[in-house]
Amino acid sequence: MPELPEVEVCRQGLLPRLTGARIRSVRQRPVCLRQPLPEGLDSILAGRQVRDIRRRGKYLLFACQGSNDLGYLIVHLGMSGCLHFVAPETPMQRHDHLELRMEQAVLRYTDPRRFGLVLWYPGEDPEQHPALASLGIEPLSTSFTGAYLHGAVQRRHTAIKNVLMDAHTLVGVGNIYASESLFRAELSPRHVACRLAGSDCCRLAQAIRLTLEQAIAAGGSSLRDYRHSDGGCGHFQLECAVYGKAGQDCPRCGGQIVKIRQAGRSSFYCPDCQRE
DNA sequence: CCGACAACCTGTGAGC
DNA sequence: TGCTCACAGGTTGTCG
Repeated sequence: MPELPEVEVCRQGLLPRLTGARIRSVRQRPVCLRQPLPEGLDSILAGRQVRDIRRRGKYLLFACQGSNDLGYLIVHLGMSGCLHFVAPETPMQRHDHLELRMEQAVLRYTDPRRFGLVLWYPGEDPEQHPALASLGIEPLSTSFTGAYLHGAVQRRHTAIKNVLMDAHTLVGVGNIYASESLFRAELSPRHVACRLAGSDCCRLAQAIRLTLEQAIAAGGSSLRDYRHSDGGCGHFQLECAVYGKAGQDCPRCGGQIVKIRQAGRSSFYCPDCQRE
């Protein structure tokens, strides 16, 4: 489901209802996501107060203050994960794996494909967690510039699309926004990364930033099962320029959008105006 | 070190 | 209607 914008929109949707909320109890199912859920989340979390929700790449970090210590519930939504509020007596559904019960709200974690991840980090700095420690730069941070991208791309002999999708280089850009950003920058997804000029990298970095910012402002883009945390299926949806548009006209030059396969994933682009 | 690929799992839509 | 197949927003491990 979610790339950076969807995760960020989810975070913003959760913040007002969760900040300051005290967790009363936790229900979890003995299910294996990418890893098994941490054992005993109820005894870990009950009584803690949600102080804040941060985001690192596609991970959500819930700061949970106990009487003596701070810890972080770390959640990754994988391909199909979703956090949403439910009415208190709603029965657990087939793919509901975790429930945080607060006085004012009940939050569910649902994930049919179970590529998601839930972790507990006991400590002040969740970025020390191995799952986060090797993540690349945040594309919306001020340090993400064309010069940075140009440096990061130097010894990458693979297609630029693959580099954009590599979370050790750059977080948050998945299959949709990689295609969309490259379209905006007028660069082919097949362009060999290390052959990009500095000016290309400046345009691309800017394109990534704008694409992600617009998607966040639009409330994320919705394919199939994406839902906002309030359960609504965004009436705001970002319209993709090329993703999923094979055979249709390029909105910039009128050429035909094609679909190719890169590293096992579909890429969409316009061969007429996206330069190899 | 780097890159390509399979694997993890369920749901959905297309085609027959 | 019902079957089979390909494919879907992510990440990790393995192999060359």
